[in-house]
Amino acid sequence: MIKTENTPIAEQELSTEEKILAAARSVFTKKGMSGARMQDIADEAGINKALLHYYFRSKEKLFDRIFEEASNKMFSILNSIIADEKLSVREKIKDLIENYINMAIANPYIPAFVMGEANQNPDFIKEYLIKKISVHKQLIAHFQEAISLGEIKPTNPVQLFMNVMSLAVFPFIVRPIFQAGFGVTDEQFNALMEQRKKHLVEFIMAAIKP
Amino acid sequence: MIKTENTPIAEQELSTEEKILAAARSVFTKKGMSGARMQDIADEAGINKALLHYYFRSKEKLFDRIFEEASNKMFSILNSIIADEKLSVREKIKDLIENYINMAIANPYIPAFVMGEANQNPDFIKEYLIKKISVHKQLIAHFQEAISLGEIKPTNPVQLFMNVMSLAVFPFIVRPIFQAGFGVTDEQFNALMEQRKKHLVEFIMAAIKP
DNA sequence: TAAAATTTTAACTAAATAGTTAAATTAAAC
DNA sequence: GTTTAATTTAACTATTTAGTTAAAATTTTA
Repeated sequence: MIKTENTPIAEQELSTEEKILAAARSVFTKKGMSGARMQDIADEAGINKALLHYYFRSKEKLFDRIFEEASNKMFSILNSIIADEKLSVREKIKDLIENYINMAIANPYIPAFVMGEANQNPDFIKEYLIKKISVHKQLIAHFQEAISLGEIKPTNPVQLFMNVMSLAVFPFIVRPIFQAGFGVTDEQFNALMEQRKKHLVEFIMAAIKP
Repeated sequence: MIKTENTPIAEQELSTEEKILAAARSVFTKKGMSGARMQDIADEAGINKALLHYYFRSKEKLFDRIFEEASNKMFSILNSIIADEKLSVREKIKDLIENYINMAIANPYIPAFVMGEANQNPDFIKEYLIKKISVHKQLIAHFQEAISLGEIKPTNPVQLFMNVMSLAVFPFIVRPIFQAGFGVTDEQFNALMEQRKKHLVEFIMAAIKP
């Protein structure tokens, strides 16, 4: 019998450390730092609070580990894409869209988690995120270059970058409101996001055509 | 001397109840329900905790008041636009963009606040938000109609609706990351958002042209 | 000015939660 | 089978935070 993602963390064949990390991932990404409870993490991992503190000294240490991991998933997506000199601007946009949507389908809570913590604790994020975002500047520079060459319509490249990110990421932030408001199931939402990859590429290509 | 928005709440000529509400607005929208402290609200209002509880019995009651107000600002924007039978689809999109961006410039913390609470407490939002969103279905229906009439390119109208919302709202959610990562001041950010109103209308119109 | 309403003071209580401890139990390794 | 490591138990402590109380001080109103 294959272990699915719905198998409770406590019952999975994982080391205790892995069970704790999986539980912490689940609780922190759903509830945030201030909303998460160490007892809830222990319960979800199927262990007790004493052992939880034996493995990870404090809530803060455990949170840091999870946030670091989540922000990497959020911001390291572009590293390989942007570095690739062979890709055209249009190919980069396509790859960005597909990679972000795939990541968010696989990790549904990460976008809202990272954005939420960044908003509730703006000073804290500076240490974590500033370095990881420098790569994105290269993408904006590439946009500028393509505009100068007449490959895409004259536009503020920062606005274009914001557009691509918005279109890919926002649905996963508004997701609970959207699903509740329109009565959409998880399966329907994921199907919409699968369809969205192609839809967005067409939408953006039409918008930037010179 | 004119009172600016930078005048501390505690020093403004407001009734005590108004001072409390202004302080609660400030603290809750920045820190969220679980991150907010009643003591911080009292401090920001320039009063003490006893008086705070004298006016609003509990944190929950005060939060409900602020969240209700914030979600109204977030979701009642479209009511007048969508009801207006005289507006074309393109005019509605333009109005939606302008109204959302204006609201978010005037209330910078509201989008991330409402989205954050919805994500951290999905059950809670159902009571609040489901009714307010029904209007949005009419807009999607209008999109569908315009597609059938060939006025705009064949598209999934739900995707188009998601696109318009994403483009207008997401920048205000990613704002702290964007400003920290790219070294953008508040003034520069607001200028970019002012420019964005026109930019987005052009971007979307190009994307949906049949 | 006297009475009434508002606000402060400061010391409380109650509850929730992070984190600790030491002994007992169980599982793994040798 | 004995030793060692991992885990549980359960009762702790310390801290934070929501919420209360009663009396005193202040401000407003009549």
